[in-house]
Amino acid sequence: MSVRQRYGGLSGGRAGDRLGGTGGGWSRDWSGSWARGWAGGRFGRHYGRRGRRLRATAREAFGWQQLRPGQQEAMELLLAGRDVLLVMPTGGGKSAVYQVPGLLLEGPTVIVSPLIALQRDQVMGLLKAGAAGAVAVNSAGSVEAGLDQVTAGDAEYVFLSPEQLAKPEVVERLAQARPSLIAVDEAHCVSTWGHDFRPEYLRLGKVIERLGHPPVIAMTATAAPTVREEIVESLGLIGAQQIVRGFDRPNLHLEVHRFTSDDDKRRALADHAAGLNGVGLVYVATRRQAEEYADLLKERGRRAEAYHAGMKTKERRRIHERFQDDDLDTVVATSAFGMGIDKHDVRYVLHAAPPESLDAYYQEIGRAGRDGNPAETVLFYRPEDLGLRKFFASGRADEALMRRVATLVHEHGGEVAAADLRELLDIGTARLTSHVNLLERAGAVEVSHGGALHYAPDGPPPDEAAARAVEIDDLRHRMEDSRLEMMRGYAETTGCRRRFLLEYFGEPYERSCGDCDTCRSGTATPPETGDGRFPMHANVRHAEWGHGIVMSREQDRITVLFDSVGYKTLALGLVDELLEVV
DNA sequence: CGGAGTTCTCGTACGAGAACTCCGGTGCTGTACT
Repeated sequence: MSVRQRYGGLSGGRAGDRLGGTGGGWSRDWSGSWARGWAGGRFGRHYGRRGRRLRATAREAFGWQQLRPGQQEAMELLLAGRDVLLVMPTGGGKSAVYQVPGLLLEGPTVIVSPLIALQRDQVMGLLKAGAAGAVAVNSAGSVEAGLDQVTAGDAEYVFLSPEQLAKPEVVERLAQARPSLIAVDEAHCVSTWGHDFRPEYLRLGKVIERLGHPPVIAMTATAAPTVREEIVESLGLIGAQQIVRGFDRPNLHLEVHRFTSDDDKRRALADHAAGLNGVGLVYVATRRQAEEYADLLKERGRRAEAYHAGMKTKERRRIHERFQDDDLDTVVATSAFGMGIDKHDVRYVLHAAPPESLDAYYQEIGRAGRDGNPAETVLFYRPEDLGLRKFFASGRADEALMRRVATLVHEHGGEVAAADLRELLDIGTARLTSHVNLLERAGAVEVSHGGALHYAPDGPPPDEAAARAVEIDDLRHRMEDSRLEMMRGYAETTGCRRRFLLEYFGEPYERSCGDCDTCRSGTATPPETGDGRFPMHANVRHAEWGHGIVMSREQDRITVLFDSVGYKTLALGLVDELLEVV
């Protein structure tokens, strides 16, 4: 008996129609409505039936006695053929949301995962649960053998990196297996890595299209509204329902200590960490700092180790394990330590320097207190430390290179292999891909399913295309700069920090928490009640910056997220002539 | 962007300060070599 027979197979709206599935009349009801968005009452009619089947499968296949509200909602949407963006804290059961519908939908589930270590953990977990076959297709094993398992129907779940999915032959093989569901794990990587570090992330939209666009779920623990929008757009999600759960973590105590001298900051952090009980993390900005702070903590008698990407894989794994097993008090790490940590009793997360955005900060402090017990987060802050982040974010697209790529493809007239271009220009894959991504967005270059490039029939001339591409890149940098400014805003606010954070993530929080350092010290001013001219989330228009949305309000200022320049904090009284509600 | 380390400059014999240079995060993959 097949897995699907055991659990009573269903077909989702889209996949079912396309593959001629036998999901029943109700799935067909959806076929015409998914693209137009939410279809109201129809869903309610079938809610109970899908819900029961999902709960039964969760119980029988995985042993989960209950589904949480966000989980079940997302699963039902997927079964109904809808795309979903799920924002849910780590440990909230995001994996279950694709695993259960994956069993019920005819055809394999493709999971895009950024790290081989994560893929390995997930596969092991699934095999242990014994619900269905699972395989990771990556350079750690035989790609061929992995794909064979999928086409033979032996693997319901197949895990791949965006880099594997950038290979046309891999995508072709997957397409033959007719996947019924695609899950993009750690979907914020689309935004944080896609533009330069791992540009294959920006090509996933095309991959999804090539795989027939079955229902797609993009999952992440933390994403501000701009990031969510970017994920939806970049992946090409259609009429996506966003399910956003639980940004507020009341058990996390929020605190910032400000310094002028680096030495003072170091000492203060080391003293502070030495006096804490339980297991915790210290985040630093550089590998060298990781080593230095780890030494400082060792001198103070802590069982501390550094962790960064410059260390050997084996050593990194060992530290990860010792941390999980309570054999260490503190891991001092760069941003390399994070994804895949599944420890519930982390009691503190300290930062020796701010990360590049509040998204990253919240993701990192969110690793504390998953057990619900009180946990402490302290940012040891010097404004100068933002400089390094600015440097990391400063890598711009090269306009001269952009022009050369555009011109070469244009002059060639036909299809150009990416490999030929790389050789001709003497640049690496990542650099070429990131520039091609921009030229594609500028409407100049198109990429075929086979991976070759050709000039868009109605594309602008190469010079104009390059200029347009650079402008797109500049806009993104303006947005990134403004997000860094929001990080500064959090560190320097005299208002309630929890309120600042939650409003950044688009959650109205019309009070002060009473628990963060500013609330306790009394500097947190009571929430603005104001004259109501610029209500929360109101659409506004600025004389120079154009359209924006009100993201937060304090007594004498508001923060607006502008389409053209990102976040700007404006002093009330000074903006009256420039800003109007639209 | 800012910190750390090195070299240069001034103006007077060693030392202070200016000027210059370099460095800094995240992971996949495929290939060469042990």
